[in-house]
Amino acid sequence: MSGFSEDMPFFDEPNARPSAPSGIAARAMAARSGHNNAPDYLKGLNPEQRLAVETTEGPVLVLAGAGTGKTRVLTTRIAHILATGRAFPSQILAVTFTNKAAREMKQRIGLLVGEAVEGMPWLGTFHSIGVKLLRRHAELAGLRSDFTILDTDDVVRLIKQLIQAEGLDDKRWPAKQFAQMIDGWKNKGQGPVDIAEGDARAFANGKGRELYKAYQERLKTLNACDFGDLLCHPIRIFRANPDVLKEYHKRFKYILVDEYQDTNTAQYMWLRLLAQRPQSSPLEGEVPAKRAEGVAAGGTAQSSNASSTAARTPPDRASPGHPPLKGEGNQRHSTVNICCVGDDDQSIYGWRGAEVDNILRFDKDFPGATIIRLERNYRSTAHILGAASHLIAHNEGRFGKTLFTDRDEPEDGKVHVHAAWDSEEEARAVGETIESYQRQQHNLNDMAILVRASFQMREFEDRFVTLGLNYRVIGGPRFYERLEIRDAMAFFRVVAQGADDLAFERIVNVPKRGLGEATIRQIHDTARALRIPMLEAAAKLAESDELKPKPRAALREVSANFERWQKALENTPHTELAETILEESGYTDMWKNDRSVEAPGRLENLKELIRSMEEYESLRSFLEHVALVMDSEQNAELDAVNIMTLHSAKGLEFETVFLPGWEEGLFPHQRALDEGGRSGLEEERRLAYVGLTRAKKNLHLWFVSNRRIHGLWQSTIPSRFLDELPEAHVEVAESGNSYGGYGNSYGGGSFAPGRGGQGGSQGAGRQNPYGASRFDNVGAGNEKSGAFSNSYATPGWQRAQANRTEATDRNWGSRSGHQVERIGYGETDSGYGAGRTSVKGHTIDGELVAKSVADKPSAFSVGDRVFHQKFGNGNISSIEGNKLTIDFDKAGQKRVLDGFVAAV
DNA sequence: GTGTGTGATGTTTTT
DNA sequence: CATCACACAC
Repeated sequence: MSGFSEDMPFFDEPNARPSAPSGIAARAMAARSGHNNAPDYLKGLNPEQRLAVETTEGPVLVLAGAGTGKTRVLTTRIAHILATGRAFPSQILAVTFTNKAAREMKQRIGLLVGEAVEGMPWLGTFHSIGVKLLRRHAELAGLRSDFTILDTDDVVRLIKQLIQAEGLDDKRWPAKQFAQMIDGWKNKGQGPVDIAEGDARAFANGKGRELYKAYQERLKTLNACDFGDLLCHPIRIFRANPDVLKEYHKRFKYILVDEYQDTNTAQYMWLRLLAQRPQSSPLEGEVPAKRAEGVAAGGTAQSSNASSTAARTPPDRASPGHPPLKGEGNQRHSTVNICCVGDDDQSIYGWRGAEVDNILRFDKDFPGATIIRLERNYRSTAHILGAASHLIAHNEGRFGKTLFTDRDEPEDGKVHVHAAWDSEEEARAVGETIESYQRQQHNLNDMAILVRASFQMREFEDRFVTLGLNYRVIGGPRFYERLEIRDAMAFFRVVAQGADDLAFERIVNVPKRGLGEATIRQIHDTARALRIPMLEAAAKLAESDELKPKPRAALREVSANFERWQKALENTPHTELAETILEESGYTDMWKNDRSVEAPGRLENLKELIRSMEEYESLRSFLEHVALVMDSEQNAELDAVNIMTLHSAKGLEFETVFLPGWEEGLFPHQRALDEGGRSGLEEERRLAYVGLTRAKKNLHLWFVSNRRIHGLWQSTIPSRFLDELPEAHVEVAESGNSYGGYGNSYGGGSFAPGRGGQGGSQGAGRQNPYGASRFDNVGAGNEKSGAFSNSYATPGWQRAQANRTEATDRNWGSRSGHQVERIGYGETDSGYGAGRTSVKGHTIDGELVAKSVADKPSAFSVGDRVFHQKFGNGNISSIEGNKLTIDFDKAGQKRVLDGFVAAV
């Protein structure tokens, strides 16, 4: 077994013959799995999973629903390929999106095949494999193999320089925006010559294309590339050098792709080049570009639906139709052994270039593909699955899977839907629920709050702080994005790669050495004029007398420092060198002398940085990994509630999940609707689906009737997604919301401002806040358990219904986009005098979306005495459109929308 | 260079 | 409203 790593160099030989592995493989198999015919690793797989593992030849698409054992299939499949001697470890290309996924996969393969996993140099993220390819063939892209990888921050700074150099106003043309445009282009695999004329014109007075070109040239002189290049350069290299591509065709016997629904066009092109062998596609070069056009046009839904029906595998049948190991013995390899695993229903990254279409038309791209569905869910209760499946069924462009489970435990609760008056109450109630779970011996670690937008987190954090409840926020600011880390890295980068001007510029004057803008400009100009890196230019300038004494001395010191460190690079352990650099540059001292509150933390982070360097064998390899690895570890030891966005929850699971903020405008998010139209809505729905399917046992959804958006209170209506949940699996829980003394109605009754007239004054009744206890909640819930329909009959809910009835899901097709004027609750709810906010519904591809718009002058005037349900009585002090500034007797001055107050 | 003031901005995030 | 980035003045 140990032989594997020793044999590695041999494995890595691209020319190793495919028929050779039998001996080693046999050894491997015997070593790890006993001697019977069905190896251990296949045991415990269900029939579909097993089919997905054993169908090694030809293109395979595994549609793996949430919680159906996707990773298990992927890893077992690799183990199977290795154990049966189909390929050497080094002949398998396995790509993931995140480092986390790659790590997990590696670890799990390791459990199955032992050290053979170490021989898998081509297991990694798209980007890390891209780097590897690019380092090998850098010269074909006009780079040296020691190129640096710039992160977004560097890129923006660089572009800013270019915009200024172009004589353009960098305010009118923000560098950040252009960086995003470039990113978008690269996601589509487009270089400066490929971009659409319109796109090129749209930026910088029509100079978009030139700017993009200039950017690429600048990167080349810097011997650097951005993230997008890690994909685009290899694509270009493959296209321009068939012999190179051929080498990889020979090498990669098996290709596996994780989360295929998240691939963007560039990644698709990249995969296609590698997977499509010449004989099967003579035109591969033009295929992707052509296709990219077709993709946008849509119209794939039907075709994929049709094909999916054809290829459909009933969950209870092991589909013997496809004899798995056809290719044994004959090593012709004209078929493409590519296996993509994904779930079209979990595609939630369209906004950053992912093309769901890639997965939807897999069988068009790879004719004769086997499509295997994994629908047996091992994660959630039947209620949760039922709710999720019903919701996602509202989407059109999808393969269509139905998750099922064998679990049928009667004690499993339904999915709970809760209403709250506002986000504060929402946080409070969630906190209470969490505490009650905690009393039932649930670990906080097993609970998660998944929000649509990160601003929602704060309210929960605040609440948990006052409760003294541990929580952890996942996906916050990343370690490597911190100022001090980036500074330190810049030092290291200049040492490792003297031509890294961006890094040099970042730290020439750190700590402050009196090298101001003027000096830096001069260095810059000298460097450009002589076509040398800035570091060299700085050394030259320091020796000339073109500078004033002070900057000259400073510069001399800087360049002497770097010269010394660069020399030390050869013979000093890298962690030691790193420490020396930070010491000698005065960087650590700088923070030691800083008495701001952050300083100690920053020093701590620097220590952590050095510590993490130990895992790498050299400064260079460290820098490379860090450029690609942006995720930071969280301490799992602490028992704490997890708070994160829905996006970052993908792939995770929790016993208990809370999903707050299910309101129109927030979820689905207004902007997704405005910018994405129907597909935007569908992506939001998939996000909802992801959220629901994270839960194993308990699932609580929340919506509030009032939310503060951009500083002012707005009324909200329940998310349409709530309507799309099946009643059979959902239970609307009435939460006690008597806190704060705004009314004795239950959540259901107070959905919206437009509730019964007398409720207003009564609501003001001072109910003792302490009078309410958790038991009230319980009581309320039970008492009103028949309240399911009750709740759905509340004004807010009915309004939501009414707004939607005529534009049902079926009507989407019409791209009419006509505007439907609809007067909101102001007019329809007669009971409430102040409902003057008009709600202007407008259609998005036929789907009605409620939107608050100030299109009517307020009916109030300054000085009016009014009542607000949250803040009580007050006088209007000023009016702007429908926004009122009110001096409340108790609450002080607030700005609220006029729909929220009633004349007294 | 540090500090204050102004103004724009206000989803989701990986690499 | 609240935050952050940037510009300007000391």
